[in-house]
Amino acid sequence: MPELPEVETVRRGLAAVMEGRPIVNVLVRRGDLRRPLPEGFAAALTGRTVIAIDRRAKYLLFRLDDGTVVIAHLGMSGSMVIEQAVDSQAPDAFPDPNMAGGKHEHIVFSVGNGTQIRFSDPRRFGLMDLATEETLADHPLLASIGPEPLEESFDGAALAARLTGKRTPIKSALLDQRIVAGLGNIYVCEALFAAALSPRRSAHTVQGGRADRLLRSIKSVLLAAIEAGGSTLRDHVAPSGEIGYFQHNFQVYGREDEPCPSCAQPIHRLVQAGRSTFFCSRCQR
DNA sequence: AGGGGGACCTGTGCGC
DNA sequence: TGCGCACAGGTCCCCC
Repeated sequence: MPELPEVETVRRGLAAVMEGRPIVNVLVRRGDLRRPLPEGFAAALTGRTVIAIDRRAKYLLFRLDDGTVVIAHLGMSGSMVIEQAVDSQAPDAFPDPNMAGGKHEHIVFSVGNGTQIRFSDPRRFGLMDLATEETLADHPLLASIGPEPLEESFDGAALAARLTGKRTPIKSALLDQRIVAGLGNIYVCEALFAAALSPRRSAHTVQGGRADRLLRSIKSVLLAAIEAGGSTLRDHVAPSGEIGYFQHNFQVYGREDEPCPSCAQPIHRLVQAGRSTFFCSRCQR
């Protein structure tokens, strides 16, 4: 589900209810996510206050008042559900697992004002881990991630430099988090369409004006998606329960055989590195 | 060394 | 209605 715009939407929703508040309880229903929750996860969080919630690539970073940092990834199907506790006297009260929607809510955080934040992840490709402010930058999950695409300093020249010598298709290069952070299958397809670049083009040929164009397309697609509250496919919702609506603005993603919004030729689908790519073979070169 | 393929999981939708 | 298959927003490990 979540690419950079969705994770950013989740971050904003969580920040509004968690920042400045103590975590009074952490209930782990299932700790066997993509990797097992670290030893002592719940104990490390309980009683700590959330100072800030940040985002790096598709990771959420919960900064706690003792220097602990919780690293969380939503995987393909993860989401955060915010709800007022049914009974504020029993902050670890958990909804009946047999109730609809509760089955995949693996971790429940209760914060000081009686609000529950529940991590739901049907496929369990998500993960959570612990670091400290000192070790965060060197954490294996974060150490080799490339620049944030929305950083002011990330310009066409910086993108071009990171694509130099790459023989892989530009589609695959943009999915590689070491080259640029936060992009996923949807927004890569959309950005390549906006830049009129073929997903099959060898990455090293994206230099100069092409790199400038691609860089501008990446930024504008991401910013528009964040503005729209992300994209809601299937059941993904922002923590507030509101759905994002950027999916209505997809130009090519998921639109195989539909007319290209620019030239009306049918949109093609192909598979690259095991992932579907949607593009217009006439507009994108 | 870098890149592609499979693995990790569960749910859903479609064709037969 | 039921079954089996294809496919899904991500990442990691292994092998060439």
